[in-house]
Amino acid sequence: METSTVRERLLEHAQTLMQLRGYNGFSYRDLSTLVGVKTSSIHYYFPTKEDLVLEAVNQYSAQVLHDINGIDQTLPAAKKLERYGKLFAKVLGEGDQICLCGMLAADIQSLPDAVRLAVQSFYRANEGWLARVLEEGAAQGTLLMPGEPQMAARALFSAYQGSVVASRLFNTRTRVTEVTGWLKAK
Amino acid sequence: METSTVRERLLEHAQTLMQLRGYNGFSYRDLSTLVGVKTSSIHYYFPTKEDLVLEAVNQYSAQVLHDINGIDQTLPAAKKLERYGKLFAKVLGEGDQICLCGMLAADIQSLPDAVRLAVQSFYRANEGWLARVLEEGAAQGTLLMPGEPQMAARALFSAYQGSVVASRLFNTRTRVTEVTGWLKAK
DNA sequence: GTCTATAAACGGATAGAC
DNA sequence: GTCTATCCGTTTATAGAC
Repeated sequence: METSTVRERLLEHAQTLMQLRGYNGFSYRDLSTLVGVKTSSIHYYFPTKEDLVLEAVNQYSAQVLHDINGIDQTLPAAKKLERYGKLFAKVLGEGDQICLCGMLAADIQSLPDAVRLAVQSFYRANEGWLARVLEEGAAQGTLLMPGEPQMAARALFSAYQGSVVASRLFNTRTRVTEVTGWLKAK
Repeated sequence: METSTVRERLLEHAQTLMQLRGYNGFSYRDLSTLVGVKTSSIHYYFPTKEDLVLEAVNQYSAQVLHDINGIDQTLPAAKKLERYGKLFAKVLGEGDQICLCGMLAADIQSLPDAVRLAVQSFYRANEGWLARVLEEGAAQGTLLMPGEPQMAARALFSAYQGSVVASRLFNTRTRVTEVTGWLKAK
């Protein structure tokens, strides 16, 4: 049963293509083949490629942040971090995708400022969430958190982003979950 | 005084272009303009773009690993890690470049297997070096190292790679050095 | 909304003169 | 070694029919 609109499928496949190959690594033709409409029809919905990437990143960001905020707030901090790590591992898909915002951050010099702002916003939201969990975990004595929470959260988020890239590079799924394990206080 | 050969300048600029925009984000034409030779001359040295990226990554890897192995072995572990962090921060250049191997890891789905192997080799060398330093630092009580040294080293290297991407995204240089500070035992 | 047709620039790559 | 000239497919994008 195919209920989604052409517009929705375009956004979905554009997102996946960028997670696989980056902004400069896919074309309207690729998208055209996947969705089954001509490239001129894509321009009807998204006049330029920059329009397309901007909508894709905003939708992706909203979805992921919704999932993160869906993590049960009453859980102990270590458990919350575990759930977060599992969400992060899920972006790998069949093992060949990385986080869209991590990819666009790598491609940032090819992208308009509106995309930079959207990606920055995604980074800050994740770092803020992680900072609160780390602080809680430090208070509970279950998570290591040397230094300020915000600083540790930035380093930790960088580690998660780097770990999905490395996981794909080595064809393994373990590197993401290793990051979570790393923080558990001994 | 211009002593370097055309071949050397091609490799140098190709490296920088990829650190800025990635494998799919630059062309022989860009390189042609920068070096001042026609694109057909580039093909004389590097028949295909894949030949070019492979030589560039091998040269980059050798240079960086040489710098890392140049860190004084008699230094205390915490000091070694500090030096390593400074080397990593240097790849930012004018603030707009990331590690070539981090970029190619993001672009890995567009690249031939020989490049994947070269990038994997770079990752393993860095992780091995970091593992030894972390183990030494844990023994000296100056560095935090929960879990196995190799696991912690993989997570740490991911954090460094992610931190240069984030540093460029936010137009700051601090995020790389924060990673080093994070590990210092309190 | 989706198509055909086409534009105009760019992509990597090659042949052959000098 | 470097150039001119060129091939040919690709890329983003537009005009206009249906």
